[in-house]
Amino acid sequence: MDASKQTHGKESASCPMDFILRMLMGPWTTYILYNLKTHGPQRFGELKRRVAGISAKMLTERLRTLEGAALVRRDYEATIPPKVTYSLTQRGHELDDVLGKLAEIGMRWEAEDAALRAARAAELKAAE
Amino acid sequence: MDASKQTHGKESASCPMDFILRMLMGPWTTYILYNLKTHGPQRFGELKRRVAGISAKMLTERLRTLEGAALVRRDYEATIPPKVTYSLTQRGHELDDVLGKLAEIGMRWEAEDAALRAARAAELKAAE
DNA sequence: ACCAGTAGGTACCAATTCGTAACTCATGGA
DNA sequence: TCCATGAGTTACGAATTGGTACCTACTGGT
Repeated sequence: MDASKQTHGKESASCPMDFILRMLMGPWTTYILYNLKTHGPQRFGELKRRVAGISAKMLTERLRTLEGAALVRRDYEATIPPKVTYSLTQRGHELDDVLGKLAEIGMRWEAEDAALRAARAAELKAAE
Repeated sequence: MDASKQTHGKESASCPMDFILRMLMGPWTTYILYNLKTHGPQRFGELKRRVAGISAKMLTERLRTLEGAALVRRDYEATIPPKVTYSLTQRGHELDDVLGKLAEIGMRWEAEDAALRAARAAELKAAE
């Protein structure tokens, strides 16, 4: 998703959440941000290895988008071979809290659902 | 996006944020949640009128997904014509804080960007 | 001479997505 | 009798997406 078409085709312009969510929502995006947050600044290859399964194409595209949104900084060192290091910007870090909270809620729900499933399974076994 | 394929094709399973983000990220989703939050429980047609531009198909699909994730409750009254009312569940309301924070950050960034653009424009004018 | 690694870019290709338009069922109104 | 309403469903089709494979340039290792 290219940051230039947040308004899904038609009107309904400018829900400010929309911009952020469309940024976070892209595939792999949260993994990338999470990795940059927990493992610090990283080079392209490192990141690619850590976000298992992502293709170079996707990783580049996501990083460019994040850079365009000023969530990630790209430091290019023109050595041979070149080193490109990516890190979170201040803006990127502003999402830490929210992402943390989302992760917390997500984990809580997951646990609740698991407990519910376990309870239902036990109920079934008792009924039989 | 149908809630059954969060793991984008391959491994990289289980970032708990992922589930939530994939839920929120769907097109229109935040508009729907926002409307249900601010205008209270609503019927299908009402919601459709308010989320301007959405098609019936999309609205149904999003609502079904949200219902499946237990974020929205669907109350069907089999009158003629039928009345179907949608409302946020407790889980749906658990997102209020986070969405509020996202909206706040989004608006702040928007304002900052606008200020920056204004500053740059002024600079250009001064330089000429 | 050949291969590997770095940080990508490009072309192609299949699958998915989302919109549009038409259809449903049952009733009440002009 | 024909139309509109409410809450969808279905079929079709064009556009987007994301993966794969292959290309770059440069150098260090064997």
